[in-house]
Amino acid sequence: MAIRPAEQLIHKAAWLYYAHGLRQDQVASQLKISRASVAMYLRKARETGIVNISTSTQLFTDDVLARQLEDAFKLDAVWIAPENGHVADPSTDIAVLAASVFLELIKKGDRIGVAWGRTIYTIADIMSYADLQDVTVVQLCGNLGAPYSYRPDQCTMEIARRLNAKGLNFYAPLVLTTEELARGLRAEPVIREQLSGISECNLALYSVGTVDADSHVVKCGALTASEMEVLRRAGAAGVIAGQIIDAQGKALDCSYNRRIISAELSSLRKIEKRLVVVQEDSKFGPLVAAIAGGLCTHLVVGARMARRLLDHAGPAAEKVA
Amino acid sequence: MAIRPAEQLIHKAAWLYYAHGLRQDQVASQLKISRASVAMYLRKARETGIVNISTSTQLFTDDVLARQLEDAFKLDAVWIAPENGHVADPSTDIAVLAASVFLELIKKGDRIGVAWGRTIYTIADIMSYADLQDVTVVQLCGNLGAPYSYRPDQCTMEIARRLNAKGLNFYAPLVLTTEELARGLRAEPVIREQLSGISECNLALYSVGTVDADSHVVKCGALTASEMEVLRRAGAAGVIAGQIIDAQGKALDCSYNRRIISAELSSLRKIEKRLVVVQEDSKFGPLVAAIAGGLCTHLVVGARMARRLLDHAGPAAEKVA
DNA sequence: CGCTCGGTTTGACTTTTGTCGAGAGCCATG
DNA sequence: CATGGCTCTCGACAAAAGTCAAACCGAGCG
Repeated sequence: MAIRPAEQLIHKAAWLYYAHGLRQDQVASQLKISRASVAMYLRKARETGIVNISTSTQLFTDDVLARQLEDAFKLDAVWIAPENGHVADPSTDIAVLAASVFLELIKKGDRIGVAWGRTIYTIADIMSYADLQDVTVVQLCGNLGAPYSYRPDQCTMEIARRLNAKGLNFYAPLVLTTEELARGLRAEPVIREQLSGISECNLALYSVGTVDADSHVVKCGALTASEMEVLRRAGAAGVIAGQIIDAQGKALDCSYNRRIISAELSSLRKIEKRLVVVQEDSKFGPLVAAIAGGLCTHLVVGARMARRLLDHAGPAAEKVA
Repeated sequence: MAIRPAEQLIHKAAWLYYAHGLRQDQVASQLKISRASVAMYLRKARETGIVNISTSTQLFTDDVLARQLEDAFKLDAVWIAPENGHVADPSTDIAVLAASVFLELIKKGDRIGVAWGRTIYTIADIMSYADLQDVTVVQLCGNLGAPYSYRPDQCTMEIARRLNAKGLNFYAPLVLTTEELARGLRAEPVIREQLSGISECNLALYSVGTVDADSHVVKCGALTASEMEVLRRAGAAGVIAGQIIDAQGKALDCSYNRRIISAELSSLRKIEKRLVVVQEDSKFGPLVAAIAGGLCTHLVVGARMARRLLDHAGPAAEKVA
């Protein structure tokens, strides 16, 4: 694409149209180009984040349910996507909301940690573009040759691209065959640096994974279904950034966890804002575990899940609200 | 206006339209209302700041001139509005830019100090609405029964209204007849509190005033033209928040300055971001004084003024850039 | 030198959006 | 209980924005 003149024009067109409130034909005559070109420039401006259109997510926190959840689980903020069933795809709703919330939480100069999963990739995919300065997106865990499109590095890169931010990938596999190898790799300067940099993030985005045969880690071949079954018996309750956690949200003491290259849970907890997004109802257990482990400060869920969480918190908590 | 149901609907319509990218007719059928209503809701959503459309002001800082000014005067950021003369009203251009810059500088939870003047009021007037939470707008100086519409309290209130923020007005006149009275009033708890609260702002917005017969303080009757003339001979170089400053940007030692209720210059300097906006070419002298006094960290000016400032900084400064 | 190729620009057309006046519903009031 | 304002809503029309195929333009290449 033409480098400079086009950029200039896009900026000017966007400026006249959105800031000054001129009509497209007025912009066209001012810039001495056709209106059709103006329309095209404006689309580009929106696509590249030169103009930002954001809608307040206030509505979704105003919900009584959201407040109750914040109280019951001591969370900083909760957003609840309504599931009236009137929207074509209810899970998209959650992702759209999550994308807005995510964008709203980002500030200039932020360092953002991103995990992976279908949910995260969906968010990345529908997220609008922005032109943040000085933002860095770091990958929270090693890579996995997933059979799907949502590999960890892709999640990171796509989000970085949308934000016009710098993307820092992890050039290591998520899981290795031996504990020794994992230890050795973690000690590598490049890897060590990235791992220690994670706690310097001020915003993290992740979902949780289930610990059954349908789990992503199983589907991607990091574990076999039977290995997972064993872990589940041993107390596995969920997956966060490729790591198995127990019902208390602590890393499960198992060989698998020692063989992975991923953010330490303690590093994650040091991140100021930990945004957890959950779409599927089946992730109830894992989510509860993550919350118990203090891995979540900001939460985006559907209404059904929200009610279930509140029920789980017990009648005592409900009385408070 | 209807209180709750309408708000809800506006929010939902805005959400479906802007976040989900549905068309108006789709939104209409989803919400079971006519498309015309949807269009109306969307307008309201934009007007009330439920949706935010902002365009990056990057373009205006990218300017070489802007960089040179930043270097020459050690400013944090400079925005320069082009004055190609192709726009109907060039001074509006500066105000539109200033409004965008101002909005861009505001963060949630901020405390914002606002002075007064035609420039400030113009900005307030064209500024788009926003739905910031937890923002407080405080008036930087006492009131003045101006013959114009832009009284200090109006500037503050209008900006607060646009931001959906809390407005803190100064219930005191800007200038009193005797120094004793001014001293007494400043000692009043209400006033004292407000004055001391000013240094807690993290963003200030003001312009500078001239010190001739056309000065606002003269027009508003705070000083007579001849008194002003005397002050000018005594070294008055400009007006900031109703206060007379000399060429070094220090408060001029004069009776007038002792008779006013306004932010101390030292308090202003404590504010992290001091956004100064200058429209008129005649304000060159006052602006130079304000910059000299460290009263400006962020600057929005027209191209002509920018060049003049750079010339003033001297060839030495130009070589640096 | 003429060709193709990638891209931008344009005019003409279609779709989407904005607006306005008319009508419907709703309260408070006489 | 009718009346008069009031706001909210809708349908129809006008205006604006989006889209697309064709034209254009310049660069690189045979």
